[in-house]
Amino acid sequence: MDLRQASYVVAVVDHGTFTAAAASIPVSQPALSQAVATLERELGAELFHRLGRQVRLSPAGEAFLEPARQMLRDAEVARAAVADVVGLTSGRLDVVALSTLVAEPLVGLVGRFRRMHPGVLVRITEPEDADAVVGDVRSGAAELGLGDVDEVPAGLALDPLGRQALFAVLPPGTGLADDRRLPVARLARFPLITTPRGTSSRRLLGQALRLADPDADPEIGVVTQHREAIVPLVMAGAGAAILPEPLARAAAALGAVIAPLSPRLERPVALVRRSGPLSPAAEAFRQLAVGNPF
Amino acid sequence: MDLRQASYVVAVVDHGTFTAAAASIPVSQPALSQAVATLERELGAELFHRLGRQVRLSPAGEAFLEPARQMLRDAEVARAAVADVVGLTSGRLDVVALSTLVAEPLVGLVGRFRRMHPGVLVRITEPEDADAVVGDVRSGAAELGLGDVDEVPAGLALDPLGRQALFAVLPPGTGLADDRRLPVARLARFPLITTPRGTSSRRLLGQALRLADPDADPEIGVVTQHREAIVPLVMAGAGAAILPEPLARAAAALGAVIAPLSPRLERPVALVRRSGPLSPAAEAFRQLAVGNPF
DNA sequence: TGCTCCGATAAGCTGTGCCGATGGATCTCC
DNA sequence: GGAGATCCATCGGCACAGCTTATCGGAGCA
Repeated sequence: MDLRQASYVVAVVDHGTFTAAAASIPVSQPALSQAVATLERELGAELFHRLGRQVRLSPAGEAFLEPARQMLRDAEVARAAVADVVGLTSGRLDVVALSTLVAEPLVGLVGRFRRMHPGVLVRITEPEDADAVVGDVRSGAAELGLGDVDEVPAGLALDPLGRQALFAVLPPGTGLADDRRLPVARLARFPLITTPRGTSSRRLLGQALRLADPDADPEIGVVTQHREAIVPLVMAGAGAAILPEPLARAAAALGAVIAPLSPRLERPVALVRRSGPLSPAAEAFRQLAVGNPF
Repeated sequence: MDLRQASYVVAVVDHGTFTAAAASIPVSQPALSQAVATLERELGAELFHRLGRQVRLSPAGEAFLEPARQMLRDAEVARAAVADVVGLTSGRLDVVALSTLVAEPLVGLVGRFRRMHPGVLVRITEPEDADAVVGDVRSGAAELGLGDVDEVPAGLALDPLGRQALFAVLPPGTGLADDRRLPVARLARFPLITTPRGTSSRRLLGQALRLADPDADPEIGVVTQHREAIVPLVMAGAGAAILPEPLARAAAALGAVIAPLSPRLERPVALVRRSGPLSPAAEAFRQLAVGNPF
């Protein structure tokens, strides 16, 4: 059985004769006759009674007709469903993003994307650890990744979106020098609040401290997986943290003292994708992202 | 698009890899890859993300999957529906029968047929006139015809089922000779009750009367299309009628006087069908009918 | 009794679906 | 880290399936 054969049968029913049906498809009349005959042989039953000059649907044909119509409708549904995904009126986009990149730049991009393509569901996931952004894209768990990488293994590709400055976030009332830049060495004298090893934030912190003084032994005051606890901890005087600028500014609005570091500390922000063609939604998102650097 | 391609996609989803899917179908892995690739080109979207060694359903593939499964289910439904008709667990059989043949032999045959094949709906229709039995079979309005013909035009075929005697049916109290056979000439002296011209009964009546005396001018007392009125009319003394033996005997049970005619009058009873293969239900009915002559 | 219309059949061709073999990439296991 | 295993894509070649044109046979119609 075959969609083609089914459509031929339906056409014969709808047009009353093989000849008219063949003309409407379009296909030659012998081709149609042969296709129907082949189907009848396969099913083991005549679908039409041949009555000299006219044909008439047989009982078997009547039984066949409705499922056949349904089959053809389903084919159209399948085609349309894919077209919707291609046309971005439907579908889903999976993005894995470092949690410190969700607020900025991800939410802005997703907002614009959703306004442009309201039918496409965007699913944002968090990576297990810093390397998982790349890993999830590689494994297909997500189609796009937003991370702080500046290179990716073979098979993946990368679109740099910009660089993000990291600020020190200090308890309210902390006095700072006039130029308002905080030497890393001074930061290291605060008890520090950070996330566990393996996270991107922790890696950046370690990198900054080593840069300032490879031999220093800074005090880690609090380690927590709960990123949303970091600012409150700082506010409560538990120690200092370093956070991406957007998060730091939000903390400043709550009363925290923030400052860019000296030397300047920043990290790349890039979109990770597999090389090769992306799904339409992912490609549209990528265009949006690279067209709107921050 | 194609049922084959759809089933390939479904197999890949269900088995996780192209290779496993190919083995399960069975088809070679390159054939499966190529078929999926062709479908993807036609739909204008990747259905699977190829991630090195593994594949993963893309958003377009997810959209495609359910309609595709439905399509395959419908194909099975269509196949099964036809198989049911072939296997006589479903379907319909259209029989056109002279009304005087419905009581005997049709109802007995249909009863047995229905007990053998309870799933098959039997539809009994009445012909417009005597010729319409053949005409309805020829036109396909019915697949089988039950009539009093003994030959059919080319394209049709005939199974003789037997011969049916015609009896005179006379009002209660009518005196008959000892041998209880009624000469047609005597019948002609009764006012006669019959159906309109063109019906089989009327034709038989005329034939009988002409046989007895070509010059006679018998009186037609009542002409009615309502066959069920004939026996009551006879009972009411409106005149005499000739009826097939089974109907006549039923009338006798009500008090009518019945008698075979002299010369003996009878008509053929035959099943009319188109030449060539019949639908399974019709063929089964035919076998039943010819195997049980009366 | 031709004439026309319709479906089946015949013959030939083209496209395509399949297979086996091979290549490239990735994952795994020692 | 290297060898093997696994998986998908590509290539070359073959066979079959479906299509087309041409023709036949039968049925309805004037």
